[in-house]
Amino acid sequence: MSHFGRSGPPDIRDTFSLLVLNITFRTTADDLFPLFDKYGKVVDIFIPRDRRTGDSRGFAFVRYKYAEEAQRAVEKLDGRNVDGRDIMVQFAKYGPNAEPIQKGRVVETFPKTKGRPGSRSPGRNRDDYRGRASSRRSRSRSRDRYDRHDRDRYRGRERDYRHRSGSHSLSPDYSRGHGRSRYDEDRRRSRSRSRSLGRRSPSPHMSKSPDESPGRRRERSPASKSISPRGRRADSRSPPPCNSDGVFFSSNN
DNA sequence: GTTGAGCGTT
Repeated sequence: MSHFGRSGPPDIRDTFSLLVLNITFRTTADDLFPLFDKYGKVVDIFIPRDRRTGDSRGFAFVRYKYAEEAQRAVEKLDGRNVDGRDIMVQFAKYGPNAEPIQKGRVVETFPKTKGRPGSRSPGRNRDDYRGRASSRRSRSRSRDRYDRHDRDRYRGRERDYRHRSGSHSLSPDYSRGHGRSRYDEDRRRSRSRSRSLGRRSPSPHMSKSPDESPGRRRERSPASKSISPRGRRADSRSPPPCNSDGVFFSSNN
């Protein structure tokens, strides 16, 4: 029972979802399971993680089989100190399908036969309750700075974020002890991106050489235009040869 | 090795 959420929704039809807030970013489903399982039958535990970084968002969803057990867990585990932080357990107000649910009761996703008359008007809710919060995913302004930044860099480019870990399965020891792997792969793939193709200037405006930097550009002010292009280079710091970096002679590997 | 209001995936 350690693979919660890894295979998607198992069998939620009459389960009751509990929202666990204020958990540490290192707390995993395996850590919450023994806690919640003591108060009832836990069907599934899911911790939303960041798509890119893969780190926990700080909250989890615990699905119970019976509402009475879920209610009990809320009363027992709510405010309980987990991993150094007081968690907040409460019934989920919204289902996995972004639908309003009552008392954490998950309205199972209807069969492919969407033709369920009287079920609900398509294009209705969904955005209705989302409207209460413009910034839906904006959980941390501290992270927003790099979220937006990162998103601009990988806009429409990243999609196999999960494949990187798909090769090797996660070890049981993936508790908070080794929860640091997210940082490694994060900066690892970020660094390889820079050194992957050496220099890549897809945009014309990016083709400006380092000499165009503000500090260096001052020397090239109109008053110094009398200096010949070559003299300028000789006068300034001589740029390293391109071939020295192996850019042009980049024989694969 | 970071952050801290909130509602979710194969």
